[in-house]
Amino acid sequence: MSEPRKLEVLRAIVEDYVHSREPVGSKALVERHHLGVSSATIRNDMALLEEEGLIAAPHTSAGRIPTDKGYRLFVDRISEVKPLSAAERRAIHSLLEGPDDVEDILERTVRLLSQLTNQVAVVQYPHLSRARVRHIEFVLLAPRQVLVVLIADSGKVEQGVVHAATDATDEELMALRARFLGSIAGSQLDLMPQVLPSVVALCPPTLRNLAGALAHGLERLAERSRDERMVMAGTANLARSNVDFPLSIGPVLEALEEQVVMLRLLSDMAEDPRGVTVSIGRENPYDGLSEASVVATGYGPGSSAKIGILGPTRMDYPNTMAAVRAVARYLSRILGG
Amino acid sequence: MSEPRKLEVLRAIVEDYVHSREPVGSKALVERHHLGVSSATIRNDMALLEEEGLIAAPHTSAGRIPTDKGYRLFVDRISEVKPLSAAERRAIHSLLEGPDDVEDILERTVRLLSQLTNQVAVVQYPHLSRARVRHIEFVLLAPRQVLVVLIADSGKVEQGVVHAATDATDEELMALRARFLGSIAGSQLDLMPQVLPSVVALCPPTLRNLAGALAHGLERLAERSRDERMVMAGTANLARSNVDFPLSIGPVLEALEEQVVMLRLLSDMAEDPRGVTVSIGRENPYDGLSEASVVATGYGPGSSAKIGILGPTRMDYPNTMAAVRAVARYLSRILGG
DNA sequence: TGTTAGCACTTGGGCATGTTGAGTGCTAAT
DNA sequence: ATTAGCACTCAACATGCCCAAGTGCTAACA
Repeated sequence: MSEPRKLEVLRAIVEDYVHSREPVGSKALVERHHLGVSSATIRNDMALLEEEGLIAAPHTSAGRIPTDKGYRLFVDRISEVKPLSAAERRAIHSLLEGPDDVEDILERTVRLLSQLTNQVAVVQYPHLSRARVRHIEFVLLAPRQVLVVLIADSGKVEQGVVHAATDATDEELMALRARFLGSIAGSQLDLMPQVLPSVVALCPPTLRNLAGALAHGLERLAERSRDERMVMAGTANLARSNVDFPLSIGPVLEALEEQVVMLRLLSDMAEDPRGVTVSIGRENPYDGLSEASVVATGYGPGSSAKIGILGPTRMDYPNTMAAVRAVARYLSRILGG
Repeated sequence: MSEPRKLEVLRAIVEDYVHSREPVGSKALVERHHLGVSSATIRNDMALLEEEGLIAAPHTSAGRIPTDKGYRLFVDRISEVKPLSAAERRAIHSLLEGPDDVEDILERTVRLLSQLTNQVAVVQYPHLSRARVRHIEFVLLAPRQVLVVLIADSGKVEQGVVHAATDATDEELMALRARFLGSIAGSQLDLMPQVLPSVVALCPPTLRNLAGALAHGLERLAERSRDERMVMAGTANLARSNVDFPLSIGPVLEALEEQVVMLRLLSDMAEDPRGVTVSIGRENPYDGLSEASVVATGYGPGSSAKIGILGPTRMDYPNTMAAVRAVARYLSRILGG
């Protein structure tokens, strides 16, 4: 038996199954794809593929379905990332034009990606650990409530409320703001924990308490901006593409709502030399996603932040991978410039 | 025939159907609810209720199901908003404790409400038109890119990027910031369009251009914070509560993603004297929600912003309404104080 | 007049049974 | 190594049957 043909058969099965949603049998296979052999031969090949765990039959007398392992092989060795259609390229161009602030861009991007792939799209906020402090602002909301705002030179703004143990005045806050700003302006966000304590220590005793609270607030903000967040779009696609029930969407919606889960998932995906990483079905660390695949890639400086999509294992990998890669590139270009 | 009993029958039908998900028949009804009459009598009443369009039979020989109109009557005249259970009260207390900034609070609130009701919860950002300018900040991101930050005394922080026609320097920005701040600090957000032009007019000609761009950015931010946004949680409940398919969740997810739709929906809901407003099935202006109900109420100053839930028409209205009302009250209290 | 008992009637759901067709695995021939 | 042929399996579909739940109606009743 010929090894290359076996792979060809696998590819055919995957491709057919992906857009028919039905188990594909030997006969249908020889008809649609002009492999130069008879269905009996295909049957033999399929038996082997099944032995290797690449495909499986839902029941005795049905066609075969690719297994997770089968998709994996398909993605790794068979499929070629297709170039995007002209229409798709145009869509990317026009939709990502007119950049605004980071949030806007990410929101549009993720919407675009979800439309392009008909899946749920997810994008992680860019990492900002290397960003530097640009400004800070203390705003008195109530006598013991202070709004702390941290502006990074990356354009990211973080805010949070700090509760003081004693009443604070505007003047005190002004003074403290000047002190803090003098010491930390321009320093990296992830160095804050090292720098802040010394500032507090130098404060006059009467202010020490308040300063401590504020410093703590600033640390939290710095951490939060290093700490990750995400935007998503296209959840309705989950319901659409699964008119039947191959993917029970409940657990997937849960995973998406538990942003922490998704963020870990994205972060943990190793960078793939081919540009996009794919995690298929049970390969996913999260149980609820055992029938789903994630296609993701990095973007931006150092490809540190991730963008990707989430969909049923039965998806059009080549096109999806192409879309993810293309969108990530455009995004990198826009943010980078 | 007795009018009050007819209503009692409707109530019984609604209550039974809501938690059994199955059409309820005359016999089952007399068994579970000790109405003092026989099933035959109930049958007569049911025939009348059906004539009035309050209930309907899915097929000849099945029990009856409440119609939208039936739910409406139930909500308006029959049901009493049940008090929350002690456990629920405790949950509200503990989860909404430790207030942070507005975003945090809203996020926790909406999560809480979705858990309490097992539905999708939605909350609109509070209206801030009456808020005043506390601080502004211009940050140079690139020679022609300026990050504009607007901090309101309500604790809301808005940010956006402005593109300048010519290169700007830090010094220029500092100067402009001082000018702007001098004129608009303390003035209401919705007065910005009136105030800003005069500031620009007073700028030296060399800065006029840049000032114009910044003023425009500030206006946009002020508008955006008046302009509405929302947070939601619990989309996974859609899949859960509809294990079968009474509610096709696709269109609902779409509606939720089109935030504009949801926001209009919420805004358009008239304030109800009883505290919560309910919009049932086809009463909803949006087609995708023809099998869903919205239970919402206002919160915060003037009850101007809305909070509510979205679920299948077949939902436990009394409890849901109670939860929405209770959460809205707590939220008002927290934000108000 | 409102209530009730009784009864004929309708109908979806469950079940057993039969049939069909797609698909497989195996064997023997090429 | 490939192929034709064939026996076999099994989900999906159809058919027929019965049952239970539920209805509407009528006639008797308080």
